[in-house]
Amino acid sequence: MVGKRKKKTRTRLDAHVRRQQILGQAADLIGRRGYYGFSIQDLADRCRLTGAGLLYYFGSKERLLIELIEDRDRRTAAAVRAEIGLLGEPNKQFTMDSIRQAFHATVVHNTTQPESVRLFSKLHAEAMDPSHPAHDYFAARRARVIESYSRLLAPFFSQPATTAIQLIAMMRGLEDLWLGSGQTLDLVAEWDRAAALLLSPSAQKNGARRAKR
Amino acid sequence: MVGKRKKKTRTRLDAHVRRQQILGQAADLIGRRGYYGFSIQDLADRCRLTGAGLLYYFGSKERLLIELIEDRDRRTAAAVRAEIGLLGEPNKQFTMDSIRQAFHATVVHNTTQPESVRLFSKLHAEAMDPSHPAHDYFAARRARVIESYSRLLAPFFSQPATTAIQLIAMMRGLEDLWLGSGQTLDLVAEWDRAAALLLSPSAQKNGARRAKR
Amino acid sequence: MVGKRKKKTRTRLDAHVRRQQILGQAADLIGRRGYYGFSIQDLADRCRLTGAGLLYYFGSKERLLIELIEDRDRRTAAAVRAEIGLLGEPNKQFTMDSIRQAFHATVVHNTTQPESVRLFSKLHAEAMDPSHPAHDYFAARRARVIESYSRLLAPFFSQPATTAIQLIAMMRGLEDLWLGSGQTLDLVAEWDRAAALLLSPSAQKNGARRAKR
Amino acid sequence: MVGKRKKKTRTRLDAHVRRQQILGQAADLIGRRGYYGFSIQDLADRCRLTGAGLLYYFGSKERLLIELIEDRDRRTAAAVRAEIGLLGEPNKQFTMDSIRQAFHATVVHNTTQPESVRLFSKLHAEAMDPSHPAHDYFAARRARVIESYSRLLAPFFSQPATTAIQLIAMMRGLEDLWLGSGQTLDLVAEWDRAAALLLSPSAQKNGARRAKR
DNA sequence: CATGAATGAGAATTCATTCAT
DNA sequence: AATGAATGAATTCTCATTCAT
Repeated sequence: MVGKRKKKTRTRLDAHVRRQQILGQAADLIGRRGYYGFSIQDLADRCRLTGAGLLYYFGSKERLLIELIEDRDRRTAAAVRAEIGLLGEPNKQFTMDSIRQAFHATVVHNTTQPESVRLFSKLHAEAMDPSHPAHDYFAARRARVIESYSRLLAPFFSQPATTAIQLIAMMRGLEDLWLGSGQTLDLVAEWDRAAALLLSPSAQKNGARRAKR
Repeated sequence: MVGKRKKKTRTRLDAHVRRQQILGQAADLIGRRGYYGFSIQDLADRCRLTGAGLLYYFGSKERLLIELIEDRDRRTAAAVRAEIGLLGEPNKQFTMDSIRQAFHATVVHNTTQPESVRLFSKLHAEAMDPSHPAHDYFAARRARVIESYSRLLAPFFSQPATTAIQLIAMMRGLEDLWLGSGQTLDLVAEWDRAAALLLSPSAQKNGARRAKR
Repeated sequence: MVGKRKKKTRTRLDAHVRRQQILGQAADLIGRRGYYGFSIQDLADRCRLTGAGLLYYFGSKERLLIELIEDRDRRTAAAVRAEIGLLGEPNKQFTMDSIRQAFHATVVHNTTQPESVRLFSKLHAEAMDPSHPAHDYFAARRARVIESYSRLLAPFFSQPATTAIQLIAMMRGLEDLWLGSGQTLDLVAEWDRAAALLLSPSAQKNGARRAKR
Repeated sequence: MVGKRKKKTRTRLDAHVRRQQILGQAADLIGRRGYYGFSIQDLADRCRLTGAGLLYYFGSKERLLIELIEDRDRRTAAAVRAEIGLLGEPNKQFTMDSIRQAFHATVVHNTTQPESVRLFSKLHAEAMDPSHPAHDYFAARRARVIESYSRLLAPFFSQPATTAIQLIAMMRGLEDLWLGSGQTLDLVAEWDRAAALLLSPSAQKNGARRAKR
């Protein structure tokens, strides 16, 4: 028994720390390989524990995925709320400017989290299939976002749903190109230019022609 | 497996027909489950032959994927070229109108091929990872498309690359929403509205305001 | 790579032969260790193939069990029918003597198949639990046997169900003792003595006292 | 496992009470699923403690089994001795009547303890295999019971071992049918009828003909 | 052209058990 | 007295692939 000097050191971590470590690595790994493409082993290795040890925390691969998504969702929501304190809040009155700013802030924030963007992009594509464990989640999410964007834009656009769809499509599309470019593409700049067109006066309600913006 | 005797009929198909049958089913299956998510077995079952029989044609799962992509590419290129006989051809002079028409035609065509759209969408996402067998292909394709769109738009836009990126992002994004909606969304209509904004005079070269469109 | 000279010889057997080999070994192994106590590996090793190779034939552990039971049932039924050509056949008229002979023959036959007896004894006990895959099978079997014995004995006994139950209980009980003794116990002799009492005139219908038999 | 927080309440029981609780649940669980079929986890869940907590008391799965059997044995012996104060005691003189009563009492007692009957029936079957941890115990027990019954019956029967075997076989067989019927079968009645035959004058020593019973 | 038998590698998951706390 | 974190070995089963027929 020579040559392979494995670590006998049975590292024992605080439960919360471990969970966060695992979820962090999972986000990265699943973001790269997808749910079908990664294995419990791969993930466990990254966390320096055994597959069984990992399963001790999450019970099953599927539950891990669900907990990961919930965790990310919570984080993202918190981050966005913190940064702009608005987008999606039911009561507040928005102006076109605050809307622009809100989207801008979202994109800026995403820029700092390529791994999260990758995760959602990958899962979103995988989860198109009804047999995927996150299918329902993403379907609901999609509907929810379209609806909330539409409501947000309703005061300013004659076809708010269409504008909502355009913004969502553009954001998703640009993020994918950004990821594909190895984050080389200037996502924020591209977004701002695109948003300027999609939210331009010519797209807004008939009255938009007289009173600019 | 033994035990379930169903078809004794060892159907013997013409080689070319078989290949096309397999590639057709593969496009659908991989479009749904992705490369990592589908199995040779699944595919073989759909084609009513054994896994070994299937591998006789393609040698390996990876080679199957590559041949599938090449096949689809050839088809798509042919289809687009047939329909409009232009987009991407190096010499021809385009007008803004013919550009609009070309994109419109592309989208219309895609509308008739949801399964092809699904396939590329899924593979594109999966292939973001460098270890995916189609990674290089998709990276190159992305670059090629951006470049060719840029060249196409160069005469009319001051930032042709940006407009190219916007069009690509929007098309991909809308297609995903369309797929996610169960093809309920009116893809062509949404595209036309979006394209109108992205290709609007205000986006075009400075002179665009005086000279029409 | 010294020391372990495994067999590379990939033995290829005729499907039917293999199935019978596997079922034979399975009967023995499950008869010893029970369904929960044996592993696909164990069984595969005995048959000199891999676990995957074995599963190729039966698909799952549970299906293997079911096929095993069905196979054994078919065999036993055939054997019994061949040897006595009666017990259970609906039409035939039985005399007390032919009944005695039939049971005697059954026991004699079982004597030659300790491994089958062991199998059914073990499975019968395991399958008492509703969650066992053979639960329903054994419940039905028990009911069926009691019923058919009762019908058989009805002409001669005032409480045919009770006599049926006694015979079944005695046979099962003696078989267990026989197995427990390492087949040392003279099962046939013990059965004959026991049957003489259980089927004695004093147990038979009131008229039994005058007309002996 | 982490993730499902239910009971924070770390119940701390008196050691003896805990042991008895565990043994009680173990009897039931093993009676249903067998030694191979149950898991420490299952059992621990029933007792509302962790697997580790359970092993603190019994050290290993095997030791748990052994302690369970010993415990049951002690209890059963005590119960039987209490109820009839005899069967198995070396000195006392029995009459045919007291023997009949003793067996009757045993069966009646068992009727009140289906879970105990189930346990022994299941373990007895499982333990036929020499590799089972309770193999030796059950082999010895079987021998012991046969021997003690034989001694008991010797004064009255010309083949006491055969009668002992018949009684044992019948009791085991009827108990199994009783368990299999969901305790629907009237075990006591069936036993009394069967015993009447097995212990009838015609089975007894030659002298039995003149002096009945 | 295609199958049937078989494999080796790896998948997720379960299990008994250990050990520091 | 009991837990929580972790493990190593085993389990069933799936998968891509091979190869003789």
